[in-house]
Amino acid sequence: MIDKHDKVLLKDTAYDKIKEKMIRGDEEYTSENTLVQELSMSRTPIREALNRLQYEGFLKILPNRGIVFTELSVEERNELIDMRIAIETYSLKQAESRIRDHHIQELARIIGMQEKAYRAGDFADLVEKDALFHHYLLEIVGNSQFIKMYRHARERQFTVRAGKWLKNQPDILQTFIEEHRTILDAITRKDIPAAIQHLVEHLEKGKL
Amino acid sequence: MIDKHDKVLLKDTAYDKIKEKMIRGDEEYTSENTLVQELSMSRTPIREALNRLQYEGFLKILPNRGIVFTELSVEERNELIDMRIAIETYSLKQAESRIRDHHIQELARIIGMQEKAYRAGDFADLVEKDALFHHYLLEIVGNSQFIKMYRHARERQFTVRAGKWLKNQPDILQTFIEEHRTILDAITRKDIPAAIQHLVEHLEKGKL
DNA sequence: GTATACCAAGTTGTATACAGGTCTAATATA
DNA sequence: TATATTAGACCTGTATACAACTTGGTATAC
Repeated sequence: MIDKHDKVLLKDTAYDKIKEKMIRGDEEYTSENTLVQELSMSRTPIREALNRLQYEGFLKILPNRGIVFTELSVEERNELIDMRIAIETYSLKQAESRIRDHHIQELARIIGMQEKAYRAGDFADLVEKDALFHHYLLEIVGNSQFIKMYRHARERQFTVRAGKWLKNQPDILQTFIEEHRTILDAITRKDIPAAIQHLVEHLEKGKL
Repeated sequence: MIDKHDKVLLKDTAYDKIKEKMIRGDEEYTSENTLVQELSMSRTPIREALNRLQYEGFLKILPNRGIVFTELSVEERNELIDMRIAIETYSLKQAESRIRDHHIQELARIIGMQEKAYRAGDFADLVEKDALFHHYLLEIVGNSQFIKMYRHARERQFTVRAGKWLKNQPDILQTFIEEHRTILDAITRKDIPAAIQHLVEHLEKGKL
């Protein structure tokens, strides 16, 4: 029920396509005309997508010179992780008085899906279910600002060179599952401070 | 050193002008063509500004129907305050080991400027210096993601109906100054947990 | 050989043209 | 009179035209 008209706008498809291009990471520069040919649409929706991506920090528009995709620096990566720590721990603290059994059951179910994906060796699915765990932690309170920021941080964190980083240490994925279980255990014991502490340690591991 | 060319783009002036229009709050709806006449520029830069403002949550573009400025709801307002609590308290916690005397002196100086603005009855200046205090607290660590988010939350919080709200209870501004001093006192005593507690209580007062 | 001037290609910034959806109100029709 | 229809004004989505700026190479002057 976002809007009665679900007509897909070209600027949104352009946004997705350009982002995909960035994730593939073949190129470092591009231009509007290049994208016009690649996406088979006019400059207008492409410009609108580029503007949005610039504000979100994914690229820089150099006036009269071109477009450069901005690499995720170590500093930005660590800052985004601190952002996640700030909002995820605070949301969990706020959630303390609202946690009910069905929340715990849902979190357990998500961890179960993670394990299933791990056993199946489905890398992409595992990453997605990992995100789901953190997302659901935020859903307990449901602060939409937190959720929006989380989505952004996560996307930026994983859009660029995420694949490489994770694939270099595949075992870390199993560790993540164990850590989620540790967090959930603390929540189940109603020991929120411990859960927060585990959550911080868990997220800190993503830093470089 | 943002960019060697500081040529102001029309889309940026459009962005500022439209925001000013929102702050004045005379109208609730508008259209691209209306803005074309009011701002004396073509639709292109106006559309780019509108797109940005939409992503930032200031307005909604209804396809083929028009543009509606989105009022700041009580829920969104409270969510933004929780966002500020999350990042400001976490940043202060991180700052604990880095706080030096010159930081404390600078914070005292800012409070001094607040008092001066209060005595002078300069409303706008007082609001600006209030923002400066919180901004500087974030600057100690300097997480640019935090700062960007703080700016957004603050702007959204104060863009719509801020004037009304504050002017209805003018004494609260003096209270704010006292609370800043309380926070700074705790920091000076190196009692960061207390400072955080005071900060939370201070920000919570903004909720409705 | 070196430095300068200039030109051509490519880029984004800006303006405008056209297409198609939405709403309103006048009008035709029962 | 009530209802359906239709025409027109207005809106944004999309495409394109034009202007101004950057850059790199080439020709020219010295």
